[in-house]
Amino acid sequence: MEIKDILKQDIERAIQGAVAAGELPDGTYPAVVLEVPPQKEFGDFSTNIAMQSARVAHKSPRDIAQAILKHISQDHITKTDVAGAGFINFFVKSDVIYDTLRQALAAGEAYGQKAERPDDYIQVEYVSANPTGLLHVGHGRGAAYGSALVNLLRADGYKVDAEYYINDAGKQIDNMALSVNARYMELLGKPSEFPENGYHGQDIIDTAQALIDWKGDFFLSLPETERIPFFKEYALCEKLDGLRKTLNRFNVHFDTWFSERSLHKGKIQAAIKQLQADGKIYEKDGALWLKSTECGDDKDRVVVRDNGEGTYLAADIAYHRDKCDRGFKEIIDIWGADHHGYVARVKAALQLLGYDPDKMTVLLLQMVALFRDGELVKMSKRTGESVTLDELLDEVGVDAARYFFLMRSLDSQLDFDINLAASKSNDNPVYYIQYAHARIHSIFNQVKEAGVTLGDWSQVDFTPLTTERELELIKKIGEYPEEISVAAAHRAPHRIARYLYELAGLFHSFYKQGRIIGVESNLQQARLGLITAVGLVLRSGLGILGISAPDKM
RNA sequence: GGUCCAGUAGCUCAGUUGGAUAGAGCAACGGCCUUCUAAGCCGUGGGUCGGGGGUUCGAAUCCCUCCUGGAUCACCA
Repeated sequence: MEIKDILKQDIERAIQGAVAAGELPDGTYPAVVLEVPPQKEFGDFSTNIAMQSARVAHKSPRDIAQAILKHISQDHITKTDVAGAGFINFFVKSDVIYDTLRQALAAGEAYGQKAERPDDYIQVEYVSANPTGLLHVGHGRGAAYGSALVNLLRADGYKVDAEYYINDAGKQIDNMALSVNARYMELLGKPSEFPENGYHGQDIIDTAQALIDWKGDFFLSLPETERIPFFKEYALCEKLDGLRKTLNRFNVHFDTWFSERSLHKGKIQAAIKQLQADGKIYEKDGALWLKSTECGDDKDRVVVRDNGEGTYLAADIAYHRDKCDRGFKEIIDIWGADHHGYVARVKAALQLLGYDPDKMTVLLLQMVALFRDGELVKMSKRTGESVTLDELLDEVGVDAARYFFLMRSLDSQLDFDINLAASKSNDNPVYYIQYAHARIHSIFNQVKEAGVTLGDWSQVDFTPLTTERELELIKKIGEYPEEISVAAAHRAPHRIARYLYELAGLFHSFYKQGRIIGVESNLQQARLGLITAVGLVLRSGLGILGISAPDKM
């Protein structure tokens, strides 16, 4: 059991004791919340329970605090006091603190990870970029964030399914096929007309060239009605393969690749039929409209065009209906902020289908602005002139790229400074964390060479750890399990990035303060245990962020 | 005009269901390498939390309003 939970229990019992003794009135008291105070003079932990209880107890916070303290168990604390408006501060016995270190070492790599709760089954869908081109920097943020969120939720005990929705049906794929065809003709010196909404990127030319390298001008002998569908399938496979490679390289993995085409085998029709049967769809100007205004959307939306084709929304309705039927407790969609207007209509559709729209959470990532040499790098989807994720990874590396995407809250627009991310200097925060890990590993190399035998951590005496830095480090390690829970609850991987940065900072400071190897043997063992725990938390946290923990730098 | 996000130190940003004297990095300035990695450590300065009201023991955080920046308002995907 962690210190905080032990203390919480003690406080809850003290409240009960005070009530039993008639010193506090009976009632429903708020939950006890313990915090690490802003300053060490305020103790190891503090609670505002006395202030929170003022309304229930009809007493002043300070009186309540005194009543609680009169009944508090002395087993785990050395000192308490009441401060300010009614904060209760606790100074914990040091052996309780050492216990957390022992627990971390006993848990090893599993430290902070919660046991899986199969009922907390969440689906996270992210990236889902059209397979018509290359991933660019904007997708990078979604990929980094989504994958880190999946790792984080899993660490906190959720069962998670990561999904990629492949838009492999519809007009954009047709346009890609036409674009490839036009480039193919062009490269062979044949007259061609580039489609109006075609893809201008270099990668389409590369695809056409690959076809020529493979079979020369053979495809000219096919009629367009055969050639273009073939190009479509060929390009689709190639693009998907490329997406997978890039994502793999970026430490982004999916459990399910969901094809939009699978919806066109009746699922879209079924969804529309259900809505029609329930009177949620009506006809106007030759098209079918969804009554999304009934559920908070700004206007009704077309689901089937006057030419009989379904809209993108029609497929998305069927897709989300399918998700809802797959038994997830919660569905998380991660979209770019430019899609925010789309949220209301999808949620409305779910509600009209009879599902609880609150089952679905849409997380909107604000835009990424890329800077190189202090200047904004413009991105244009139309011309295909943009920095691709692969180019970014070539330039700054996977670890730095992931860290830069993850260090900010998803609500903040992200200025991505390529020069800073690429710099192997102390300006770059990702190295600060990795460096701590490398230093720890290096120490253990020396330990091995020196032939020092490491004790069984459960038997090691940690009481020689008494300096302020050492105790701070232990406490920080003790916060890790809760940090995971809080970060998961807030869907905020950047909190882990921040936590690791702080942990690394405490470690570097400790490292400089005194030696680890070569001190008196009990102290040496204790310090080796401490840095072992720091190392495993760094590894665990970097793992959640999908960043490597190097042994040397 | 509607909707979403943001506005906190010179710059980039954290800030837990509302808590104690609002934090970090960078930049600036001053120190530290004969011992485990200087990609590091130690120290100094720097604030009207966009403005104004309100809620309460207590507000950067919640409510109202105004200002500024970004995004978005298709029978496109």
